Amino acid sequence: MKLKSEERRNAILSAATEVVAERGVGATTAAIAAAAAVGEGSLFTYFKNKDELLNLLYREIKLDLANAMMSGFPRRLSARRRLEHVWNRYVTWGVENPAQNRALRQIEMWAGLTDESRAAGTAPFLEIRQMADEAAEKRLLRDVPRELIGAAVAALGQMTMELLGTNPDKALEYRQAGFEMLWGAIARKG
Amino acid sequence: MKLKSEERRNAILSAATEVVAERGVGATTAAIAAAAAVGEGSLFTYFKNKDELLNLLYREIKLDLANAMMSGFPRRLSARRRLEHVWNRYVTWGVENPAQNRALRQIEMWAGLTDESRAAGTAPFLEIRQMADEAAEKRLLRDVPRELIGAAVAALGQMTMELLGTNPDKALEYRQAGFEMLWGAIARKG
Amino acid sequence: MKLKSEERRNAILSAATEVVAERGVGATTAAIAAAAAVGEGSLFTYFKNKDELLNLLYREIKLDLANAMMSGFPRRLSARRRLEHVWNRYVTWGVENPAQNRALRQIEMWAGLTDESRAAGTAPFLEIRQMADEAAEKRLLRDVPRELIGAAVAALGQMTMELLGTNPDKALEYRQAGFEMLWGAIARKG
Amino acid sequence: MKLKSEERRNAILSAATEVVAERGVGATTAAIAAAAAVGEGSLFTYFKNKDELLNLLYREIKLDLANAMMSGFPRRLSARRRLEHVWNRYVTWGVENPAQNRALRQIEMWAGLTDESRAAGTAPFLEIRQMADEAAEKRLLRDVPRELIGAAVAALGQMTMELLGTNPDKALEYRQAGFEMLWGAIARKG
DNA sequence: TATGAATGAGGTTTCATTCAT
DNA sequence: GATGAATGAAACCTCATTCAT
Repeated sequence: MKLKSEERRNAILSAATEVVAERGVGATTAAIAAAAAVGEGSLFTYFKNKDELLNLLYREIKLDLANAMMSGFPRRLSARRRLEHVWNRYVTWGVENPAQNRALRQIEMWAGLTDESRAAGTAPFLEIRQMADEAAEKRLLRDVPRELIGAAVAALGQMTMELLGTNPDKALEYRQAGFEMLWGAIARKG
Repeated sequence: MKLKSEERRNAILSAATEVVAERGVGATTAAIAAAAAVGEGSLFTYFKNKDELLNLLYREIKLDLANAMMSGFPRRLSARRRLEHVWNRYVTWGVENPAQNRALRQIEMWAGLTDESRAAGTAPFLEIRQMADEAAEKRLLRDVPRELIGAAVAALGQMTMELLGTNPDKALEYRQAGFEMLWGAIARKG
Repeated sequence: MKLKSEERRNAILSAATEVVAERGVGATTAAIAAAAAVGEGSLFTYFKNKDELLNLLYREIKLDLANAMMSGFPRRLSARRRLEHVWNRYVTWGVENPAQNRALRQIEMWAGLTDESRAAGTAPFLEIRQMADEAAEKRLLRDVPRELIGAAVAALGQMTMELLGTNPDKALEYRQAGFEMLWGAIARKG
Repeated sequence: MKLKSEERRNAILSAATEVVAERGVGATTAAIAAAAAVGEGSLFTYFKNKDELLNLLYREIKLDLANAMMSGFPRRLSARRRLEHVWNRYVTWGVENPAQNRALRQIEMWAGLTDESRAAGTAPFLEIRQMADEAAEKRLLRDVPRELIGAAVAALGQMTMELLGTNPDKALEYRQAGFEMLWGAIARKG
């Protein structure tokens, strides 16, 4: 009674991450199976088809990212410090997991990503969104639609990650500079 | 005769813009040809192959965007006003040309985009980059790598475009708010 | 050397007839394409998929058979003579078109044959069925459900075809003997 | 232990009967194993491969059918009564074992059925054939090749079974009518 | 030059069979 | 022996590209 091994499933997801990061969602299932050191057919014992594989990979990565961002979340500190914590975690995650980060962006643009997956991918970020809501209520943030806050974190975060990727020696400095920009962008002036 | 051909070629590029915007770079050449109301084979008399078509489409759109951003550029105004001009043009272009904007982002993530195309796509933005350099020298901007400025414009611009796309009635208001965020992000403080 | 498409389509249907007759509905599309001397992909420019090919092949053969059976139909002769005509045509068709006959029986047992196809395949035999109805009204036939008449023709016909296939020299004799059996089976006694 | 195995083997054959009756010889071994409530691999400990399974299933069903037809065979009655006995048994078997009947017809048309299996499947019907030979010698039957007799029983039997399947309330009546047709078909006139 | 039918390489997926447990 | 996960050959089908018209 050999159980479907969790390891094998993870190997496929992991391989898919690498291959999709590099070649986009057009990456072949054969390439993914090969990268996972698994038979071509095995991919389909773990995932109904390629679409499901990519949808599940998306959720998996999003969950991983949310966990990374919320780990050690300082609930008692100021809004700015809490945002900074999240920012640092986000940027660090992106630099340490470049393949996941790139794969995520590829899948996000993919036409086959279902609405359910998108919703499921957003759910784990609820607490972060609540933090933004709270800060907005305290009039710490500019008077702009809430989505803009998350979008700004994502946009400037990506930007910063790319910069860090090519200048690893200045990591901390740039990460901090990125946060200053973010704060400048979203915080109420004066 | 020459003109007729030019029209055909443009029809294909235009159709490719729409189809790629919607379905990504995986869009079939047959779908592009159909959208252009052109025979499937004709696509290959104007473009050597699909890769070339997408690479050229990328350059074309980038050029169009650069023209849109630089049109009416106020060389004599302050750095802030010039950036604001560019910002407004950028955001407006994105809202008015959603297909081009989405196609551009799809192709940017595509593994087949050549380095030459990337370089060619960056060239028309030279003047804008010079403006940033100049502003940086005047110590108007934060002391961060120059790429960050362009990246911040792109990132916050996309964010703003999306917002405008769903709230067309508040276009001017949000566009302005977006610029305040951008300025807050990149301008040297107090 | 682009052949007329109708020719090519017929070549595929014809090849499918041979290959399905020999190997059943499990025959591969590659084998059919090869037998038609056509590229593997070409099969799918003429038929959406294998299911459609088989369904259309079924209708085609049924139509051909109906035409063969009705050709020269003697509307003015007695019911017995008319049935004999149909019988002779049927048996002769089966002997002269063994591949079509076997393919037909294979497809008839196939789970993918749609109800629409079955209905469409029955339609061309309307006139024959009417002949049976008419004969039944005249009390020439046994007092049994009408379907039995058609089924008996089919069943004894197949039986006779097989016999003729292996004894071509006694063709006429056996064909006549088969009809006597059929008439003995369905005609009212006394 | 030996018994347990025998049960398993029978479960697989029984499941194969059902599944092949419904989906044809293309039915997957996985489906058969599932229907037998047996592991997918177990199928191959009882049968070398799918071909062998189907060949053995064919023989098994043929044997079962022969037994059914010969059980209670009245050796002392007239040829007509003996044939009637066989006919009744045949039709009843078909109605009571629709899956076996359908599976048999599917496998009979299958290209993988070996000549040995066909021969083995015919053997148990020897006594029935002898009965026909005997009747023919007594000039009770039409002067036609012997195979036709068996074929007529099979063909008209199938026809009758189908009719009975949809009109179970008129079972006896139709079964008798079917026999009259059969007798009319094969008996010498006058 | 414009076309779209023809093509086969290559993609996704299925499935009979093996084999480690 | 029983199991079902693992496998890859092979099936079906798509699609970029060619080429005869």
